[in-house]
Amino acid sequence: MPTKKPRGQYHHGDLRAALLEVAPAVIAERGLHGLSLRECARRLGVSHAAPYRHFADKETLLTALAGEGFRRLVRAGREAMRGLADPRDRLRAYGLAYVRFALEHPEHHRVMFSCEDDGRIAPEDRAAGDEAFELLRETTEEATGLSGGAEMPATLSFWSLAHGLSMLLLDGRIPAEHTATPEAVEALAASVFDRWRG
Amino acid sequence: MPTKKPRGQYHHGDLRAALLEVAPAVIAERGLHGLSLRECARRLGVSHAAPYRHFADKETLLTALAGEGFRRLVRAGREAMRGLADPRDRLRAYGLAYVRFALEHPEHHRVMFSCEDDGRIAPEDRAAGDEAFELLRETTEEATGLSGGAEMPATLSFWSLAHGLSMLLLDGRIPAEHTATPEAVEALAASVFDRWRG
DNA sequence: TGTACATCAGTGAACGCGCGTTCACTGATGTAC
DNA sequence: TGTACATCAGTGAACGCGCGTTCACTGATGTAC
Repeated sequence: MPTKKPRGQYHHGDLRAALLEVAPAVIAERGLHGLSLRECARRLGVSHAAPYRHFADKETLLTALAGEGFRRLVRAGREAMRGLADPRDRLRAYGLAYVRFALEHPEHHRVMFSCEDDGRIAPEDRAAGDEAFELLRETTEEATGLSGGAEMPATLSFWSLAHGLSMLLLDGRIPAEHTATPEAVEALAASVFDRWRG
Repeated sequence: MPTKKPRGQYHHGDLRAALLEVAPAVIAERGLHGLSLRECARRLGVSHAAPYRHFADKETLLTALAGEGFRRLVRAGREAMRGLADPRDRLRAYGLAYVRFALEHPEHHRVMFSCEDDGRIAPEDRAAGDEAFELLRETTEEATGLSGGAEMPATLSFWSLAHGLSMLLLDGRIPAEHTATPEAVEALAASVFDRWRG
């Protein structure tokens, strides 16, 4: 929950973090187009110029949001894979975590895959994206026994599967019977990944 | 090429079609957010109010654009499958056509999968989307021998694969070595689909 | 412990912009007789 | 073939809006001595 600036207090405390928290809520309500720094400021009870103390411009907030998303995705992926010995189980677990992440953080997911990569991304955010891919590549390498570049098509294939399912779910393209309950979604995801072989 | 209104002529001729032609060009340059009816009108040499003779509002233009995209996708899919006897070859050909369509018409693809389905879509455009899905479902049915609903997970799995690869390509997420030439992309797509089994 | 001063974070007015949409209008087109 | 009239497509001015961004400012905070 984004903290509003306490009344009568001049400084917010941690406006930067609050902006990163409130932005997804705005996106959820108004869509990615509908996100504006002014609206974020409004919701935090702060003047519309205040965000510029923490982000150079709107684009910078978006790339920071994407970076945050990738960090969370990696964390969720590692968490899901922990304790699994068979690399095939690990890969599958990553896939399921990927889809779950998209459903639980649709706004982050949208931003992660829509912001232009025009070199203005902060190094630590760039690194977060790279790490998410590297984790997938590594796991695919172990799961398939391929290496030295030969694992790439398999990696991209598995990624396509997880990414496509996530997108179709978020866009509401999957027939209702498979999205009615979290269990139904989970079952669909499992059966989708079962049709993949390294 | 969108026809500009001939100088000195009052009526455009077919402004509706011209708008559907010029809109993707605007999206290509300015992104989906950057599309505006005013800019389309400007490029067609027409007053900014003229588009309202043909589309109730901006949203209506977008859904019409999506419908047009689905019609083209279906046409490309059927074309690609024509003459192939083995349903597995047909399915694969549809997948390749799907990816090719996304790369050749990135703006249509973006609009097709981003416009809100809030009941305001014209029946013929709705039908176009349904037909694209039905064609995929049918082909998967034949390719897998599953039916009566049992083919759905397979259908959605294959769709996820094609859709995910398309999206990742459009978003520039695929490492450069696989996107350098059309042949490289085609090879990647083939190897991605090879990892799918019904 | 107290004070001077630099730095930082937020303010509010202002600029300029392009947009979606409406409206009363006018010029062009087509159709009935 | 000609004419009257309805309909259609495009015009241009106008309204109201929210936005991104800048700027000179002021209040709060922290640090050196």
